Amino acid sequence: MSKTKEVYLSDDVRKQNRFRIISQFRVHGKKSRTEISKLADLSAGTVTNVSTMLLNEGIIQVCDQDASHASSSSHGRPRVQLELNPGYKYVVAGSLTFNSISLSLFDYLGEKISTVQEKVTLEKMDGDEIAEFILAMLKGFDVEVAPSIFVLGVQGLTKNNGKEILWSPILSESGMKFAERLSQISNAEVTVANDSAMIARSLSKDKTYADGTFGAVLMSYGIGLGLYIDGQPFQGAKSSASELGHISFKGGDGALCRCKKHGCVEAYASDYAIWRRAKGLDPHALPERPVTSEDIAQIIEEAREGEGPARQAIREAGRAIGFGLAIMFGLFDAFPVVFVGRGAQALDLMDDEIRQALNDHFRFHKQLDINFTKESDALVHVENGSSIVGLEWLDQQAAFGKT
Amino acid sequence: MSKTKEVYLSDDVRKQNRFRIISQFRVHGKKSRTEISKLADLSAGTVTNVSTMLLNEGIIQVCDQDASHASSSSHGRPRVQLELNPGYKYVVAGSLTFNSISLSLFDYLGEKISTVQEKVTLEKMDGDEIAEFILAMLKGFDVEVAPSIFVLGVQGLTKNNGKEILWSPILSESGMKFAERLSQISNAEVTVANDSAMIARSLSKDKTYADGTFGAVLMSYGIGLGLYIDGQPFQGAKSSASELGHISFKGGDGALCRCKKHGCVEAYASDYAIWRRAKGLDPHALPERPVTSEDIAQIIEEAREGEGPARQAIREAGRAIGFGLAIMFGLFDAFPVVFVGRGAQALDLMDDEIRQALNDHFRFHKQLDINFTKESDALVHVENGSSIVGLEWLDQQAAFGKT
DNA sequence: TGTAATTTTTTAAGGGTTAAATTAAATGAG
DNA sequence: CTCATTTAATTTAACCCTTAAAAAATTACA
Repeated sequence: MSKTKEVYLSDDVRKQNRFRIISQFRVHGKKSRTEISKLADLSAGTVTNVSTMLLNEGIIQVCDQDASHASSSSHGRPRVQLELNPGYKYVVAGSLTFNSISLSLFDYLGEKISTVQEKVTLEKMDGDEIAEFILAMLKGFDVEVAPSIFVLGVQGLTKNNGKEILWSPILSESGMKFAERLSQISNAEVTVANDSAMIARSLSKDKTYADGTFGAVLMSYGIGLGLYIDGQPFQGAKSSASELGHISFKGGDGALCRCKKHGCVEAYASDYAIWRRAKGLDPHALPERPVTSEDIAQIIEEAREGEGPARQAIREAGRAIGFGLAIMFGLFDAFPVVFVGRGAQALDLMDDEIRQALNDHFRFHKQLDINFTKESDALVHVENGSSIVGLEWLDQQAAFGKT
Repeated sequence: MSKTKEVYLSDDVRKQNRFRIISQFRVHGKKSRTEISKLADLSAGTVTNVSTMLLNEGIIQVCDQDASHASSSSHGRPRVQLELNPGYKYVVAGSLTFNSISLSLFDYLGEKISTVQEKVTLEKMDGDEIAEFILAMLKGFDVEVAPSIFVLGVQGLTKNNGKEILWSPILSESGMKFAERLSQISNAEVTVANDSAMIARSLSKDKTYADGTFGAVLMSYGIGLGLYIDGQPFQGAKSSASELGHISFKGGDGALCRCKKHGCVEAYASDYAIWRRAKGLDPHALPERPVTSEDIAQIIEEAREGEGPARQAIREAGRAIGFGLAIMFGLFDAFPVVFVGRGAQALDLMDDEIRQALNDHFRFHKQLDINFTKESDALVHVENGSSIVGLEWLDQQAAFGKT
């Protein structure tokens, strides 16, 4: 279409096959040329040729042949196991929340090498400051490497191309531009992605959901939904995730949301909303101080002790979540849901309200299968998902080259 | 992945280039080899080779060179204009509504050749009967040809693969299986698609929307939404279109919808809903007799005369539509909307309510740009869109062959 | 009739793939 | 210890497709 000359040529075929072969290593780990030949459905000769190139380029390496005899049980020339070269390139996968940045370094094999975390309020920083802060954090890693790509999970709407944040509650207007700046000063690719979408991506590698269709609801400072449909991440039109948190639960006169609208699901189900209600604060204002993990843990504890404002707040959160899911289930079919994050700890207390809200919308039950992931440390999932995205990008670069 | 041997070989390159070339003819119509060479960015030699194959296979043909001198103004060997062979294969594009079937025959150039329409109540027929009825209707065409593909627009949820109807208000459970049967007895491909999605596809070829992002809201016996995002049809997870009509507008105790749920947008905005309310009938029951175009025309006329039940019914429809759009605008960004179908005739009467409902959800205005298409004959758009789908399929078959 | 201008076809070179043949490396029997 | 056997990896030869360049075809015009 554009000026770039698209070549449907042997060159493309080679690139495709490079990608096929790299992908097999990505999925299966250590494999011999012969095995790759079968897995990738390519001739042995092609695998030899491509492998030689990949070895020369440092993309793959020959494994230590320690237990090589064990694997090939029978006669004949033993297979030479090859694998992705862990040091080929590095990914920094991170999570940006309203009051902290966490970064982890992953090697090309997808192993986490090091982690750093800093408390910082992003809303007060502009794009340049955030970019420089992130770059400085790299010094905290155990090893000193230049990552090829940053993949950063943030709350809010991000463009599908991973290059733009359309809206985020944790960033100021000027802060949203940090990606481009970070890319310049780090000389690396920088991608931003919705945090819930990254959680879903992480969970999709889990055996439990591997075949599947499921949603990951992140209940923390905001409410997010990452969707997987038939094993594929579901991409909204523009945004990377479906904005469950900003579906309108109550009309325009409902509780105030961080997004400045009123009545959003988030204004009833996020941790600040739960805290606000449990403490009897004005629903038309945002809490003056940040709500901490401890605050939420305390509310949940109170709620478990019996009826009262804490329990009521969590009930209301359940109704909001249930309403939001009902809307989603109306647009899609019903899907199993994994709850992640601080608020998810109270799932048992919300379960009835969620189901009741669904029933209010669907006179006839839809099949529901709500799973609960105790993993409150959503951060690990965000980073895992982000690392997966980063590795996919590296694989494509390795196969198809720049541009 | 599967058993089928995927060949990343010269064979594929040739197929890709066949498709490139066919696509250029599809878009640009009559063109010489030289022109195609430039348009498709392929060498003259390749175009010659592929053209020779396509000519032999009857996919393209040499044009009458009547005005050939006119086109090539200067010296030299004149260009030989080629074009898609209209008689290569045929598409039957159709629309199935609750009380009629309409079919149109399109040639490979996309020209409509003939149309037939029959009154029939599909809900009372099983799959075999519907399939045989459709096949029999082909005899009504001016010419006798065996179509290679049927593309049929229906209300309801269809699978993205076009092979299954998940739910449709106009068909009985057994009737939903007609596609497979029709495919057998006609020996042709059969695809089912959501009617609103087909309307959007048809409109997407319109200059006004060609660049774009827009939604087509079909207001007739049901309420459908076909979405185009950045020039691409937006596919929901499973269904071909976003089910605007079955978003829950009122809780579980609202008006009865054909889908057996209560409170759906459709239960307030479809023609049977408007009629029901205008006539003061029980909102918890479906009207006993089908609502006709004349009924709706009459209600609209009454509504225009001033306040009263008719006007109120249309107002309520506007609120329901506005609510549904608000939900959609929350998940996507706001998009311009084209209203099509019988109900769309009353758009001016609903305009205020639609905008009011949107404002109730969005305290801060989102940019709205609602267009109104007077084209009440949604049927033509459904068929146009369907023919486009059919031609795309034929092109792919022609380029890549069976399987 | 001959020459120039353009389009289309043919040809030769270059790349990638595969199947088959060859080489490499290890096992184990005699 | 030698050598046949077995399996892995590499090399070879044939094939297909593309492109650039050369050749052929076809028409206009002098």
